[in-house]
Amino acid sequence: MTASADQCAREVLEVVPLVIRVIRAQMRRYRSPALSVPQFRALVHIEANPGASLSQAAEHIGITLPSASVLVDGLVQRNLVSREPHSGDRRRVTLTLTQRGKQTLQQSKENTQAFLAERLATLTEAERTKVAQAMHTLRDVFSPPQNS
Amino acid sequence: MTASADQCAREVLEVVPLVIRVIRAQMRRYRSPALSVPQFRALVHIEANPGASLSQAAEHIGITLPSASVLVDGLVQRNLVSREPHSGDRRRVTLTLTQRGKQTLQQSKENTQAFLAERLATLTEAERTKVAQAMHTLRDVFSPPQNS
DNA sequence: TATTGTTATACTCTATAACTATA
DNA sequence: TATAGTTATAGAGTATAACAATA
Repeated sequence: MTASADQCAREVLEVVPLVIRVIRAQMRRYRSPALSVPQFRALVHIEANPGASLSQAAEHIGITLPSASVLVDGLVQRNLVSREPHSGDRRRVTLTLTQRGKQTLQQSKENTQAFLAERLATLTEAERTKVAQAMHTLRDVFSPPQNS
Repeated sequence: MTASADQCAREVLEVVPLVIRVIRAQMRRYRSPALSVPQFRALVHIEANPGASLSQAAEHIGITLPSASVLVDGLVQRNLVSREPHSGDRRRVTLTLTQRGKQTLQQSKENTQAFLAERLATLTEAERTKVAQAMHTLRDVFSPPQNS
C-alpha cells in the first residue's frame, strides 16, 4: 500500500488534532504547576537557547510576536522565566529560565513523556520505530524556516 | 535503529505541536469563511454522523460537554449547523449540517488538504506511506474511548 | 436519581492594529 | 527608516461548577 500526498494529508489532518488534545489534557491534569502546550514549548526553546530573544522564541514556536509577548508575560509573572534587557541592544530582551522554570519544565517533561510513553508502550517496537521516523520526516516538512 | 517508548514519546511531543500550528495557521488564512481546527473537526463529525448528539460530538472531538456546547453555539450562530430538539428524548439535541455548513466544510477540507498535500509532495512515496501508516497507528493509540 | 445540555465564570491562546523605544 | 517589543482590542477554546429540564 502506498500513500498519495492527498491521502497522507487526510491522515495527518485527522490524527494530529487527536494527539494534541491528549497531550494538552495531560499537561493540564498535572499540577505542580500545570503548563499549557505553548508555555511548555516556550520553556523548551528558552532552555535550549538561553538568552534567546522574543522574536526567536516566537519564530520557533510558530506564533506572532505579540502573541509571544503575552505568552512570555505569563511565564514571567509565574516566575518561570527571567526577561532582562539585552546588554548592547536595548531594544531586545534576553530570556532565560529561572530556577523554578527549570524545575517546572523538567517535571512537566518527565510527566508528559512518561504519560505518552505509557500509551506508546502498547505498540510493538517496530511500530514505535516507524512512528518515530515519521515524526522526523514531519519535522523536516513542518519546521518553521530558519532565518537566523 | 529502534525507538523506545520514551524516545518515541519525545518525538511526538516535539513534532505534533509544530504540525498543528501549521494546520491552524492555514485554516485561519483561508477566508470563506475561516474555520478553527475544533470547528472543523466538529463539522467533520456532524457530517459523518448526521443527527449526532452534543455528547457524542464532544467525545469524538475530545472536549468537555460545556466546551462543545459553546463551540456548537458559534457554529449555529454562523448558520453552519442546525441544532434541533431530538424527537422522542427532549433532553437531547440533534445536530446536522446546514447547506452552508456542507459547502464551507467541503471548501475548507479541499483547501487544507491541498495545502498539506503540497508540503507532503516533497517527500518520496515511501516516506509518505510511512507517515500515513504512523498516523494510523497513532489514531489507534490516541482515539477517545468508544462508549456508545 | 441519572442523563443531557446550558449558563456562569475565569483563563489562556491568538491575531491585527497601533504604539514606543532603540538602532 | 527599520527593528524589537508592548499594549489595545477582539474572538475563540477550554475547564470547572452550578443549574435546568427531561427520563
